Amino acid sequence: MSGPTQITDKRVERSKAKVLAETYRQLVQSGIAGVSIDEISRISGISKTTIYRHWPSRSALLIDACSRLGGAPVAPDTGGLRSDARALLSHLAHQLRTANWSSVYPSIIDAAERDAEICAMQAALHKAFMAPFEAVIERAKAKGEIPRDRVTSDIVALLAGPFFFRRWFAKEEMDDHFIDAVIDAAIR
Amino acid sequence: MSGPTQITDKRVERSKAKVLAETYRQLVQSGIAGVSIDEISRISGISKTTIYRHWPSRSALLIDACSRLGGAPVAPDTGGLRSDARALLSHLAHQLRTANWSSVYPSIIDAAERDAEICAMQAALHKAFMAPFEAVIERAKAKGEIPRDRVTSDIVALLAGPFFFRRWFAKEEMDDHFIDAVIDAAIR
DNA sequence: TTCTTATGCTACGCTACGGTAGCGTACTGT
DNA sequence: ACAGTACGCTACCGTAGCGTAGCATAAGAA
Repeated sequence: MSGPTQITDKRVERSKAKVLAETYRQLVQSGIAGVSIDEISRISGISKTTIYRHWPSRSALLIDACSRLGGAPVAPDTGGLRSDARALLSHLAHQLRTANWSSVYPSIIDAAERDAEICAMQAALHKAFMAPFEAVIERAKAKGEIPRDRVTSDIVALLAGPFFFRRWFAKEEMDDHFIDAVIDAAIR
Repeated sequence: MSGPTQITDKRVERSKAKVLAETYRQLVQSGIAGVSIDEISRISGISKTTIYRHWPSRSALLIDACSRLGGAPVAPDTGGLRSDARALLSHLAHQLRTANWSSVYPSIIDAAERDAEICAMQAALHKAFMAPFEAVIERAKAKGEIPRDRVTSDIVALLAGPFFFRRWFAKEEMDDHFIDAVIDAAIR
């Protein structure tokens, strides 16, 4: 639409970057509730007044920072549905174990329960996150590896659901055996 | 161990009950982070000093209140694994849509990420919650409806995971068609 | 160089919260 | 009836947080 919204002034870029970096740090360490403007200012070295010059409120900063959590999604193409799924789930399990966002996400989910803006942000985040899953499944449908009448979002839930469940609710391991069990169940 | 810890004084019982009731209300409405001792006192009519006479800290009150969230679990026994599973999942879907705890749970999950005591409480809550699932699966194994070498906790994750996923992450419907799809996948 | 603009600084105001102390009163169990 | 005790009330303390105002200064753009 509007392109890169030309920011010419280096000072603005530097300030924003520093603030976002420190916001991200606090987000990962303490969740949404633990993010404090005063502390961002203190640690990043950017004055609080400057922060409020770039974001109208704490909420706006939080939403901006959270929106940048998702990395560029990649849909594997290994030649077959099962191996694609294994790649997806193996990557998901690894992310859930190690990635920074996996400790932030529950606080986003919680906040989304009561805040419309955060809810919208979470929806966008989730969509981007699940895109590779949908891509792989659609491709398999096109190739006839899955019957067309199976609902894509059902399969996504069958594949990803058990992992989210284990990471945050059951708190159990997600090893190769589990990955195979999930694939066997979801793709029969 | 110690039995019902005999509380004779009606005043204590009344105060505690009122405080817990209001704590529960705030918990459901605003999550863990939204619970305030001042407001509990204000609305319940129980003095703040009295609250601190019964609970040493805000955390203790929160953990006490959260521990009471789970209702008495019931494992269905309809005669067959598939219909048992359908009963479990149908009940789960309904709970996730309507029960009060379903709006609180994300905040517990979030807090558990950073607080050891809340983490332990969540573990107990989760265990009680999943007990009926395990019971049904174990019974099916005993009856030979499922091969014994299938891991029980894997099946629990396959059954319940997709529902948790839909309720809080994907935010999609959980209708009868979905229930059947999950059962078909988890119990083959 | 000169003009513009972003920034830093200090000092606020306001609200909310957790937790405590002291004292008088009302209730409950015996 | 009486003694013990749970209770309410008021007034605190200290901390933390969001958000703003005014003014001087430094850095970038032309």
